[in-house]
Amino acid sequence: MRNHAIILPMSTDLIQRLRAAGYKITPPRLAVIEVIQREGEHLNPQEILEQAQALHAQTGRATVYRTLELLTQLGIVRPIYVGDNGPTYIRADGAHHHLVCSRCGRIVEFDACAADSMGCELESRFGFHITSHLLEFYGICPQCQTSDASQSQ
Amino acid sequence: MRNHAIILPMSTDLIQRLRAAGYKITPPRLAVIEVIQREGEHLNPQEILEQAQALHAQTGRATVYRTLELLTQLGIVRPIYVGDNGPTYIRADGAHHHLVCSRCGRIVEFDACAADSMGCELESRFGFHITSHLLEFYGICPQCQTSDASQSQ
DNA sequence: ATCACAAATGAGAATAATTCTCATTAAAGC
DNA sequence: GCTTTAATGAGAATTATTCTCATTTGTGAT
Ligand SMILES: [Mn+2]
Ligand SMILES: [Mn+2]
Ligand SMILES: [Zn+2]
Ligand SMILES: [Zn+2]
Repeated sequence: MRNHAIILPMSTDLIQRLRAAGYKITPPRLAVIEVIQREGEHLNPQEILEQAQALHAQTGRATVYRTLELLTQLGIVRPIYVGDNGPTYIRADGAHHHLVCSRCGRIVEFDACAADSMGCELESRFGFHITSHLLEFYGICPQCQTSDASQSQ
Repeated sequence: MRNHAIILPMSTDLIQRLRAAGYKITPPRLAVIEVIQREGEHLNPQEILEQAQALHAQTGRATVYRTLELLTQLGIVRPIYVGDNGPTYIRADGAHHHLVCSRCGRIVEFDACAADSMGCELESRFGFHITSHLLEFYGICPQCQTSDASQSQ
């Protein structure tokens, strides 16, 4: 049983953060981190499991859930919910912005965000150290506005 | 079988919206709407079922899920996720703002929000008709900053 | 390099959450 | 009141998540 060396230029600083917090650096954890670093967007636990297994075949489902919980606690990832499809995970650095149509579920992503400046004010007001945010606007998309407005879907 | 008249001063305009969209006004729907109107915050499907049954005893679980889906489509309610506790539902008018601690999960609610003004710009930029938003900041709360920062929980 | 030990893991069982099925009921329009 | 058809409730079925526990494996100390 020599093997299982994932040959990854893995983001060293995340490893440091894990180690600093007293957690062991294990192949499944490296795999999950790598998957989320790489893809970064909207992967659910099942998809993360599958992609992690591509890197470390023995990875188990429970471990993926445990790792996601851990990484969430450490503020490295964050669950994000689009539609009613259960949680997906994204990197918890930076910001994430959605325009969500209540009627059809279409999602538009956008970048610029006034919330960035709000962060500072909130830090002093509430004493939080803010590391990321999520801003979602809900409404009706252009396509749904033209189609008969009283009929859902 | 005469009965089951829920004696509610139920918000007439929501009834209109349901009817206008071609849906029937039924006791379970009235009950669910009433529950969410009344409480407004952070109720999960189970809690909504229980409170709805207090208004209309026969209300079934599946109907609650179906009604929440419908009301979400109509933009009347919206799922909101705090921590890993699964969805809860709030009214989808107005805005909702959270400060969330990545470490302990504490949530601080706040009001003032620069996002309100962003809405207008986004409406013209993307053609969305925006009805509500959710803005969540993630970070570390004051309590967790003082306690040993490297240890989770 | 070997060792000791607690932390971490994986398999599968157990549980919880959500959706589906289908026979029955009851709103809405006439 | 009658008809039509959407909506409902009970429970089964399915999915998602968590738990259990025997085994493995990082890690820090020899
Ligand atoms: Mn996105
Ligand atoms: Mn809230
Ligand atoms: Zn739409
Ligand atoms: Zn905290």
